Amino acid sequence: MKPTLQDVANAVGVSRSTVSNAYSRPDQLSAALRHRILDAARQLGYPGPNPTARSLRRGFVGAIGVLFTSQLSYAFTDPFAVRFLAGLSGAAERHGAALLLVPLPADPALARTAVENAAVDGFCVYCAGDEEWALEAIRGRALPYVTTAVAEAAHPAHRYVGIDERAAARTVAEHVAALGHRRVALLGDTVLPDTPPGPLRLAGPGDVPHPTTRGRLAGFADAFAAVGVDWSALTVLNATGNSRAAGAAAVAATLTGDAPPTAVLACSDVLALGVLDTLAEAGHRLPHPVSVTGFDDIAEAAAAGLTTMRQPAEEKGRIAAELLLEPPADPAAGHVLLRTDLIVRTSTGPA
Amino acid sequence: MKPTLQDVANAVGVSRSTVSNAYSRPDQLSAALRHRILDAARQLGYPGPNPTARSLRRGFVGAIGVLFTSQLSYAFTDPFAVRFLAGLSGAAERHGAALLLVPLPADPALARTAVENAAVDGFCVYCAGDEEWALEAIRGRALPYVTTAVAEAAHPAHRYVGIDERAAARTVAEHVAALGHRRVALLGDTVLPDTPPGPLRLAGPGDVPHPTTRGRLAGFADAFAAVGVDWSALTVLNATGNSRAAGAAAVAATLTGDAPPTAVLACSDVLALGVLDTLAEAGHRLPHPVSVTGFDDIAEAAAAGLTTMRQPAEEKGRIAAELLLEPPADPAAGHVLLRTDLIVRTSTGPA
DNA sequence: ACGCCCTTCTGGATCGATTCAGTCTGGATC
DNA sequence: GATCCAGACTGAATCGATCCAGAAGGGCGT
Repeated sequence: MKPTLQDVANAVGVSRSTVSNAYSRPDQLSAALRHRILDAARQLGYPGPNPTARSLRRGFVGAIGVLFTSQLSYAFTDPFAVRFLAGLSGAAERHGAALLLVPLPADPALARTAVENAAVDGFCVYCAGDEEWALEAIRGRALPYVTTAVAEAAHPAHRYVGIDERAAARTVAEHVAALGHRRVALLGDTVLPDTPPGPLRLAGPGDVPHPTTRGRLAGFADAFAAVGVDWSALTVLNATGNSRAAGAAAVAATLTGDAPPTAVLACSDVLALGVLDTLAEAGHRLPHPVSVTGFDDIAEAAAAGLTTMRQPAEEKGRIAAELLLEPPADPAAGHVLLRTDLIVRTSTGPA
Repeated sequence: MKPTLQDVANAVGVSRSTVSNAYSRPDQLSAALRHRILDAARQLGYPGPNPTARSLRRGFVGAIGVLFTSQLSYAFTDPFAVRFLAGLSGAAERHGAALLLVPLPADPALARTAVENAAVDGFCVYCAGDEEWALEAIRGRALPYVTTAVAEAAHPAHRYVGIDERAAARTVAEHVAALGHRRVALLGDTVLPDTPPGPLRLAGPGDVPHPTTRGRLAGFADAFAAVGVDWSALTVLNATGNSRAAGAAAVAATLTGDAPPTAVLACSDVLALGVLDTLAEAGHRLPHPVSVTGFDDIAEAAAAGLTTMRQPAEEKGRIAAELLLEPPADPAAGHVLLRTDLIVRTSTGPA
C-alpha cells in the first residue's frame, strides 16, 4: 500500500509527530532533520499528508461548496451564472480555497443528504427559488452560508449578496412606460411551475412562487400601475426554462396574435434574446415595432443592442466568496445590496 | 459541540456501529430501531455522518478534482472551457460525483502541494501546456487522471481525450489554401512566452512550447507547404492571452502594414473574433478582403460568421468524466480521439 | 430439549493524520 | 558544580466515522 506518515517515521527513525511537523510546522525541528525526513519521504514515494486525514483532525477542509438547486450543469449554461462563478472562483483563488460543485439529485431526500455529505467549510447557494430545504440542511451542519438573493426574514446566520429586484425592475419598466408603451407583456422563466409556454392568468405578482421572478414582475407592475395600466391589462408570458428557445417559444403566439404587445419586458437577457430571435425571424430589424428589455446585461446583450438592467455579476460572485472566507464581524455587513444600472440600447424605442 | 455518532448512540442506548448502520446500511437493523435512531438524531440536531471522517475510513471521497494549470477563473472566462465544464459536470452529476475546482498558486512548489492536498478520487487536468509537474504529483498520489490533450509518450496510467490537433489544423488551412490564399498569417496565444504581441520569428512550429498551439501551427504549415508556401513565407503572430482584445492587439499592426496577409488563421475562435473586431473597426464588413478562421466553434463563432474547426466541447468534458468515473478495462480505451468538423461560414472567401 | 440458523446488534480495531503536554539534551549562567 | 532554559523531539490522546468477527436472542425442525 501507499506509505503513511508512520512509514516515513520508521524509515528515518523518528516519531510520527516529527514527520508531521516536517510538513506542517517546519519551525518545530532542525533544518537538517527536516531535510532527512523529506528526502526519505521522496524515496519512499510518500506524497505528503493525506488530505482527508488532515481535514478530519484539523476540523476544516479548505473548500467551499457551491449549490445550484437546479441542475449543476445549468451553472455552465447560463451566462450570468458563469460570470458569477468567475467572480466567485477569482476570490476563492485569492484565499486559496477550493470550490466544490455539488450535484443535487432530483429526489429531495437524496438532495438533502448530498448537502450533508459535502466536505466543505461553508456553502454558497445560488438561488433558484426553492432552496429552503438546502439552507436548513446547512444550518443543521452549523456551517456558514451565503445566498445570492435578498432574504427578508433571514436567519441570523444567513448572509447574502443580492440586488433590489423590485426597484430594479421598476426602473426598467419606467423607461418603457416613458416611451409611451401601454400594451405590454411580461416574460419570465417558470412563472408558474408545470405550465405550458405562453400567456398566463395571474391574480397578481404575489402568486409567483420564485422570489426573484416575483420581485421583478412586481417591479414591472409597479411602474405601469403608476401610469394607469392595471395588472389585469398586462400580459404575463410563461417560459419553460431560461433559454433563448424557451423565450422564443413563450412569446411566439402572442406576437403574431391580434393586438400584440408593443413591448416585452423579460426577466432575463436570455429570454429577451429569444424574443429578439423571434422578431428577427419574422423579418424585423432594429429598431423594432416591438420594444424588448432584458435583465442582467450579459455579454450577448450588448451585441444584440438589448436594453437591460445591469447587475455586477462577477462582483456578486466575488462578494459571495468574501462573505464566506472573511466573515464580517458586524452581522449587518453580511447583507450586501448591489447597485444596478439601466443600460438603454436600441431594442427599446417609442411606442 | 456538535453531536457525533456516539452521542446519538448514547441517547438511544445502542452502539455506535448500529447508528452508523442506520445511515449507511439500513438492511442491517430492524426498521423500528432505525426509526428510533433517526428520530433521536433529529432531536439532537445530528446532521448525519461527518463527511470527512467517512471519507477517511472509506478511503474515497466522491469528488474529482479539476485542474486548470493557468488561473482558475480562466475556466469561466473562456467559452470553450465553460462548455467543457458543462459536459464534465453533467456526467459527474449522473454519477453523483462532485467537482472540486482547485486553484493553483503561481509559485510552482505551492502549486504542487495544492495538488497533493486536494481531497479527491481522481483528477481531470485541463491542458495548458505546462502540466507535467501536476501529473507527476498526481501519480505520486496514485490517483487516476485524465488530460484533455493527446499525450504521445503517455505514462500507462495516463488517460486522455483529445483531438488530432495537427490534422484538424491542416484541414482548416487546406480550405484557406484552396481559396487561393498564399500570403497568410498564423495567430496563436503565447506562441512564445514573455513575448510582446505581434509578429514573431520562428525557425519552425517545433519551437513552440505549448503542445496544442504547436500542433495547430504545424498543421497550418503542413497545408501551405503542400501548395508551395514555405514556413518562412508565413507570418506568425503572437497574442498575449486568449481573448478578443489580445487577438486584436496581436494582429493590428500587421493588418495595417504594407502587404498585409490575405488570410489570418487563428488557433482559437476567441482570437479570431478579435481579428474580426479589428477588421470591423476598420470599417470592413463581411465578406472581408481578409479571410479569417478560428478554432473550436464556440457559440459566438456562428453569430460572427466565423469559419472554424468544430470540436465537440461538451462531449470532451463528458468523456473526460467518464474515463475517470467508469474506468475502461481495456487500457487502449483510455485514449479517446474526438472527431472534428470544418465549419465553413462567411469569414473565408477567395483571395 | 437440543441443536442449528438467522437476524440483530456490539466492541474493538482501524483509517491517517494533528496536537499538546511532556521528556531529554546540551550549553549558558552564576 | 548546581541550576536553569531553550530547542528538539516523543507519545498518547484525539478527530468521527466504518468494518468485521462474533455474541445474544428468537424461531424452527426433529
